[in-house]
Amino acid sequence: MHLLRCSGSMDCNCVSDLLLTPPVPALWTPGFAFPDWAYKPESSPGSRQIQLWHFILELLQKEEYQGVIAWQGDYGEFVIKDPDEVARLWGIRKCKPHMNYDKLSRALRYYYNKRILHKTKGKRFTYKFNFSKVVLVNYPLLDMASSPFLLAQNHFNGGAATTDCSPVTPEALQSLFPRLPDSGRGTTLFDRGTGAPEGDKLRLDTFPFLGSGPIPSSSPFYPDLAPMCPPCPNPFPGRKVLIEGAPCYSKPPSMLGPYPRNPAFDYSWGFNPYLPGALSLNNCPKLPPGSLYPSHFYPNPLQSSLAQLPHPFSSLLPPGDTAGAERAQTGGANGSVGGQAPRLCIPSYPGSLLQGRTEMGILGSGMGERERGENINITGVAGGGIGVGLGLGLGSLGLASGGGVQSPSDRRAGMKQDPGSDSELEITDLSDCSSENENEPDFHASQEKENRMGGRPHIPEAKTAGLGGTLPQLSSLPPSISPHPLKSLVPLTPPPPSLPTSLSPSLILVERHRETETLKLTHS
DNA sequence: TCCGGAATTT
DNA sequence: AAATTCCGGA
Repeated sequence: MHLLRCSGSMDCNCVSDLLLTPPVPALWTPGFAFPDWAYKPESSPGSRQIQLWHFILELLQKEEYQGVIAWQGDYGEFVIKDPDEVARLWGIRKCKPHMNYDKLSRALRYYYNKRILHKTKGKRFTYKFNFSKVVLVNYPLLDMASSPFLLAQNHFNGGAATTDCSPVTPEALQSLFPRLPDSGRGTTLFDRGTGAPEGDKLRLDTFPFLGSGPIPSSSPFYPDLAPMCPPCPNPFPGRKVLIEGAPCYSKPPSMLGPYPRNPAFDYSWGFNPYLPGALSLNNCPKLPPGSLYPSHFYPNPLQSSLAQLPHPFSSLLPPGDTAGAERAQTGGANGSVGGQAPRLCIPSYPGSLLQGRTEMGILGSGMGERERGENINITGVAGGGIGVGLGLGLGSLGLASGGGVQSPSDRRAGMKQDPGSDSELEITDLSDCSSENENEPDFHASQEKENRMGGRPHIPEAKTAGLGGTLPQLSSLPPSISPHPLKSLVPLTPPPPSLPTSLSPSLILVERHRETETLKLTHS
């Protein structure tokens, strides 16, 4: 069991961090944590601290926080329904008891220049991620260079990123996820019948807000740097880590990925071309006993989408791997079936509990409206099977930060305390909180308070109850949120290690080129 | 409520 | 570097 500290301070051992902070090394922690690059370099003073935008995505990804923050409106647009709560959670995560929305929002504002976020003017507490670039991550690369769809374009290299921060368009997403719900637009890459999307670029080499330029050879994006997911201990012996009753839910692609998987074959999108089941309707992988995720946690629209495609991916399954495929459909996703040692990977990172690493991220910025209509652009991925690892392991913040959500209205109705007080911060176990927390005697009290109040679940299991208990009442929540177009995208089972990496789900790709890919596989 | 400068911290 | 903290201004 990892005894982790607040991501921000070595002196802080807030239990809230337990499982929230990825153990060192941060990256490629079994199944979920963000890749290293998502954290600061080891040499950096604040290495491995979660970044706010990660955190935000994390919350957005979790249904139990719908009452606090949720996708709403345009693609990438989200509303902080309960600023104080979000700030509180952020404060917990960072062991910053005095965090408040004012401060948090300041941090968010810094993202404007980085083009990670921008403010939706006129809408209170509404921001928008600049999902204008789609980044495929953790996909064992297919031969991008030979893919007509992966036209090399280096939009960002050179630092001349456009100032246009228009968010990704539904069309762009559609180009990646044909037939995904798109708020009714209904157009898809395929619908357009052009094969190659004319819209957004797909880039693997740029993460505008992380700096531009080609992926360095040392980049964690490279699969060879992605360690296999070793068996990981259950930090909560005796505690069930299962979200029963949790509806299938997921968020924008970049932030998904439910469960522990082999980093090299992380199909958090729920789209594993190697698995026939991935292409079948109603294919909701059943999880084995002990699985972290109930089968109903995985319905995947994308699967359905793909299922509708004449994609011969299933035929790509190597002989003898039908077991693997079967595994995927019978609940062997975590390896408890099919000969693999069971893996109970507790996220070393918050999101990991529920979410595995993300293979794909829709990130980036700078693509202006005018840029739509361009080819999908995936560059910087040559070099044979590069697992572009933008693994945004978003996930179970609830595990440590308290899971459940108190209704925003509740908080605003008087539960909220003096912003300057940390008493509102709740931490499972603050006994070790030092540093700033030493001066925060209210932490314990706060925790107790939370507990008395039914508090926030600290582990997913609490979510179930939370749905009817600690979670905000629907009535207290803002108007219904339109389902995120990428909602429900969830990972499937990792493909058999024997599979060639040259044929990646990257997929998404292009039906038009499936044959080419098939050929590649055959050759490989 | 939002913005962004400035100083400071991690 | 990425916040955190503080704050004056719009």
